[in-house]
Order: sequence, then structure tokens, then C-alpha cells
Amino acid sequence: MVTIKDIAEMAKVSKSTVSRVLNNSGYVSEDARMRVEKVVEQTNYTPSQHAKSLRTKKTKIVGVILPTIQTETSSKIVTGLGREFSKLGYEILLANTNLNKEKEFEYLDLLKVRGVDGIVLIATNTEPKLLEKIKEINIPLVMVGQAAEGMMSVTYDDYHASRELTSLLIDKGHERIAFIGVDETDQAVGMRKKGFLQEMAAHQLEVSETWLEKGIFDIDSGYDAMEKILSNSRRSPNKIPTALIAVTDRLAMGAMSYLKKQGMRVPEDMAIAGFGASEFAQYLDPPLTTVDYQNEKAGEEAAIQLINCMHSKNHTEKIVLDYRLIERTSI
Amino acid sequence: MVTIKDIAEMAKVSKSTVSRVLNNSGYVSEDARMRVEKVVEQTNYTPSQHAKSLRTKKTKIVGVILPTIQTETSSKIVTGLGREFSKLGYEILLANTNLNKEKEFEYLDLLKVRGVDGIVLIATNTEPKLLEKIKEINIPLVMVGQAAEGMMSVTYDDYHASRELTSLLIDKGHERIAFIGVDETDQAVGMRKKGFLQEMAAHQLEVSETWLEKGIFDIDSGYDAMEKILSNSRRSPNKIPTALIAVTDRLAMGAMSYLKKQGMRVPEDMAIAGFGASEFAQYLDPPLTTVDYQNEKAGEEAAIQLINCMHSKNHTEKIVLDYRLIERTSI
DNA sequence: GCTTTTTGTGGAATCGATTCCACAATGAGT
DNA sequence: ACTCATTGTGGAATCGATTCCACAAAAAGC
Repeated sequence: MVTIKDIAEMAKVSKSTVSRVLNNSGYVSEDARMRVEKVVEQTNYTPSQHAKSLRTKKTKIVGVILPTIQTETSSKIVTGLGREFSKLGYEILLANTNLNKEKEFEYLDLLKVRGVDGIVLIATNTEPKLLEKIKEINIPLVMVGQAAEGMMSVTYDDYHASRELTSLLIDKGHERIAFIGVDETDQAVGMRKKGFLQEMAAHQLEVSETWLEKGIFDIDSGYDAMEKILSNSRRSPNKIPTALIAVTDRLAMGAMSYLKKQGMRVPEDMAIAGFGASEFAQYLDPPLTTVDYQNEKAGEEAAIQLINCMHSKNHTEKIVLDYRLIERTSI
Repeated sequence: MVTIKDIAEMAKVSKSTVSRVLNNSGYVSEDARMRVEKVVEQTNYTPSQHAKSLRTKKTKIVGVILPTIQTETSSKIVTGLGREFSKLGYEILLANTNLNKEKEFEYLDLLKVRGVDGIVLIATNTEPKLLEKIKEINIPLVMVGQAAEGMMSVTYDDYHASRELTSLLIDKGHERIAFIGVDETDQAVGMRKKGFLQEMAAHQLEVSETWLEKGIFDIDSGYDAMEKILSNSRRSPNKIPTALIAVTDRLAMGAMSYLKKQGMRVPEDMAIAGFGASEFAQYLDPPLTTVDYQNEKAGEEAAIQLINCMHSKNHTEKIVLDYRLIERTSI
């Protein structure tokens, strides 16, 4: 391994001068600069990041904590993050919690020890304990997908997207709309439910308890939820919904799968819409109506925001991204 | 920041002793050990990774180079890697090339500078230049998905999987089978084509040139490829294939989408099979026959192999994973 | 021509750990 | 009682960079 000392000797200058050349700081004569650059070129020398980090307390590494990488949302966000970060020489240290909330805490500590310059948290909740921990480790951090008091964040306009989607279904003549949500600790997704309920209320439409079910984040749970909704509603006639909103495309896909198995037609017997604009949504039969959230953009914005914060430039506190309704023939 | 020196002073011992306690090395009296442990506990001290790495040349970080994280294959492999690595305290530094081959080289250099202990390369090719570069940086490296001379690797048994799948279609009475492949620099996927051709030959079945098309890795290109195959084959009657094998589920999905648009029925007019066992494959209409490659397992195996190599234990050179045919109603 | 300021350079300290080595205090063996 | 191995400890060097400081030479100001 060639070190700065070797370069210094070969270029017949001191280590200090080499360092100055490398970092473009202080005074260096043209002559010395050229000699150093030449030697650096020849030897293919690159300074050790460890030594550098030890001195400067900077690593050029950002940690990314996420619940799972096996969703389009996560992987798109990470792609967006990567694109922006790599422009400025930052690398990503991946911290996958596999949906284990405990691990979020562990990773926050670990990333601190690793000395990352910043952290991106693709969050699934905003529990006070978590927020406390974040304050405690005191590293620039931006949350994606959830917002919280005093935190930088990039979020989606779930509420209005949901209202608009609901409104669209109502315009199409639907009055009985079912809804498949998820666990309520996810505030962002909670907003989708709120938007749905308020838009229904705004049209003086009642929402039966039997139309509301919950899933987790996989396709099967959408299937199960749809089954429950139908069997619950069948008991009281005239209460069978004619449309369904699922908070993710996967849930919608599961629901659609169940309906088909039961011989029901989409959208004639049941209109379906989801959220997230999965790649496969347009290839379903029929193509799924959904809401596009531009996840890659979210990643890019988060990266930019974090970089600004790390360089202590002015930075926006909270960014709310726009959405785009994609109407397809499933409704 | 609390350092080893602080701990030493507070526990009234030398830095050396603290280090010995922390690393369980050398002789330490029970008395001293307890004092140190107590202070460590109280202060919540964790040693600086930078300083440690500078001295020991170990980072407990492995780099993962991948072409894109937005495929199920990649993200599952990464999940598997993460699971095994985190057991031993290794973290993952993500290097996403976004399908840019140039970047593979850049990242190999960069990971060397970062001083990673090992590298996992989710490869798309095995060009000599790349292999040279890998040798040059001289860091333990395991390839996933492609094998090459002198490299550790974890691959799938593409050849036999493809033969078996082809055989299955032939058993069902198909004699004219079309095939959608990809760019031939991908050796692994190339094996799928080879398996297909050899199995056809083994049954004395001819394969018309018009049945062979190529796509890239997205759904649309499957759609386009199917379109070409049909329009090419129509010119010569009795040459229209009755079945299709696509080298990925996405391509199969695109092909299916085109067929439906043309009013053709699956599997009556055209049987379809893919590779990869995408999560969505079973929710297609009809559910897609495919080959499951256990990508998470591949990630785990790669991690174990790399860890063994880094600890210079004995390690297998090449691991070939088993596959599983999943027969569904698309054939 | 003599003081200031600007350039340019190298020496030495520093970051926070690990590790070699010297040395002291035990205990064991004969 | 005298060697010799075992245990336990701290001092100092080291890893490879950055950065402060002192100092010299050149340029500028009066």
C-alpha cells in the first residue's frame, strides 16, 4: 500500500505539501504541485479513507435504514438516493431492519459508531421513542415517507391523493366503497384512510364497518381482506360494495385475484384502485388504476436535503411531493 | 466523544488494558476487567471504527456491486446477504451501477479505497477486462449469478432448469416452442437458451429462427418480442409456435399481455413459462409457470462463502444452487 | 534600503485505536 | 532458596492522513 509518506519522498517534498496539493488548500508552488501530481499519477495513489476519517471525522458515507428492500417503493427510493449521493462522492451503507422495529434502534447506534455523515430513514412509524433516539444520536437525518415534529422529511401527499381517488370513484357512480388499509401506526398510510373517509363524508356517503379491512404488506393479505369484506357484507343485503380502494397495489392485486376466483368481474362487479404505481399494475387484467408517487424523486429530494444539511447550507424542513392519478380500466 | 483514553483514566488502568478487555486478548486480572467493564457500561462507550480500521486494516464492511436494485432478483439476494452478514457484524456498502458497465470498474476501485473486507458482485457479464480488474484489486470477492475461471461464485443451475422446463412443455404435446432471451454477454442466462435448444434437439424437434427473439430486462420488451415472433411466424403457415419460454418472468408477463390484447388464450392458444419465480407470477391470469431460484438463499450462500474466505477458512470455490419447477396453469 | 505582507515549505502534534516489548509480581518446580 | 514459567500491567510506537505553527524567501509598500 502506497501512503502519503511514499509520495512525499518520491516527489521530494513533505507530507504537508502533498496533503495541500491533494486538498487544494494553502500555498503550493506550481513546481511542487506538478511533481506531486506526477507521482500520484504514476503510483495510482489514493489516500486511505480510514486515516482521513480519523482526522476529519467525515466518512462520506450515509446510512440508509429501511424496513425491507423487497418492495418497489424501497428500491426506487434507494435508486434515487444513490443517484444523488454518488454525484458528490457519498456512498450508501445499507441497514435493512426486515420489518423489525427493534433493529431501527440498533442501527441508529451502529451508524453512529460507524461515523456516518448522515442518515436516511425510510420510516414506518413515528413513535416518540424513536424520535428521541434520533435526537440523541445527533446526526443529520431525513425521514422519507413519514413526517414528524422537528425532523426533516420527504413525504407524499397521501391525504389529497386519497381524496381525489375516492372522488373519482364517486363520480363514476359508486356509493358503496370498501377500503383495505394497514396497521395504524403507519401515519402516512393512515392519511390515505382519512382522505377516503372524509371524501366519502363530504358526499354524504356512509361507510359501513364491514367494508373496512386491514392487510399487511403482501399480496396474500389483500386476498384475505377481500374475502372478509365480501363475506361480512353478504349478511346484510344491499350492503355489498361496488368498489374497492386498497392502500397498496399489492393489496389491490390480491383482492383482484380473489374476485376473479369467485367469478366476479372487474370493474363491472367491483371497481378496484390501489396506491403506488407498481410496475406490474398496468399489466394486470384489467390494468389497475393507481396513484403514482414518484419514489425515485423522493429519494433524490431526500438526498439533496440531507446533503444541504450536512454542509449546513440552508435546507427545507419538510418536502411534500406531488402525486399523479393514473386512471386505468380497473374502475 | 468518549475515547479509550477516557475509559482508561476513569478505570484507573492504561489504554492497553482497556483494549485487552475489549478484545478479550492477553492477560487481564478479574479486578481490572470489572472496573473497565463498569466504566464502559456507564459511559456507553463504543470504540471508534476509524481508528480501529486504521490500525487493523479491517472495516467489517463488504461492498455489494449490483446492476440495479429494482428487480426482485437483486433485492432478494441483498436481503439474503444482509441476513448472513449482519450475524457477524458486517455491514453492506451499496454500489449500484444502474446497468452501466463502466461503473463496475469505478466501484471496484472505490471499494478498494474504502478498504472493504470483501466484495459481492452481482454480475451481468464475465468479460476478461472485468476479471483482470478483480484480480488486480486483490480483495476477496464472490460473484453471484455468473461463474468464471478462478473466481468464487454462487450460480443457478440454469442449464438443467431450462432443459427440464422445455421437457415439461414437450411432454404436454408442444412441438413448436418459441424462446425470448436477452443479450448474449450474460452467460448465465445464455445457459437457459442452450438448455432449451439441446432439449429440443434431444427430441428431434426443430427450432425455427423466427421463434427466437431477444428482450432487455423489462416487461415492455417481452411484449414487443412476442409481437415480433407472431408476425414473423405468420408468414409461413404451420410455423406458429404453440408455446413460449421467456428467460424472465417479466418478459413472460409482457408476452402474455400482448397475447391477451390479440385475443389469444393462455394456455389454449399459447402456453407460457418464465424464469425467476416473481412474486407476482402466481397472481397473473392465468398463473405463470416458472422456475424458482431461491435468490435469498443465493445471497446467504454467497455471504457465507465470502466470510469463510475473509477469515481464510476453507471455502468452496463454486456453489451451484438447486432450482424448483413451479408448474401453474399457464401451460 | 528597510519594514511589512504574501508565498511556500517542512516539522511535529493529533485523531483513537492496537500491539509489541519491557518489566514486575506472583507461583511452581527441584 | 534459586531458577523459570505464568500473569498482569503500562509505556511507546504505529497506522496514514490533516493541520497548526514556525520560519525562510520573495514581493510589495513607503
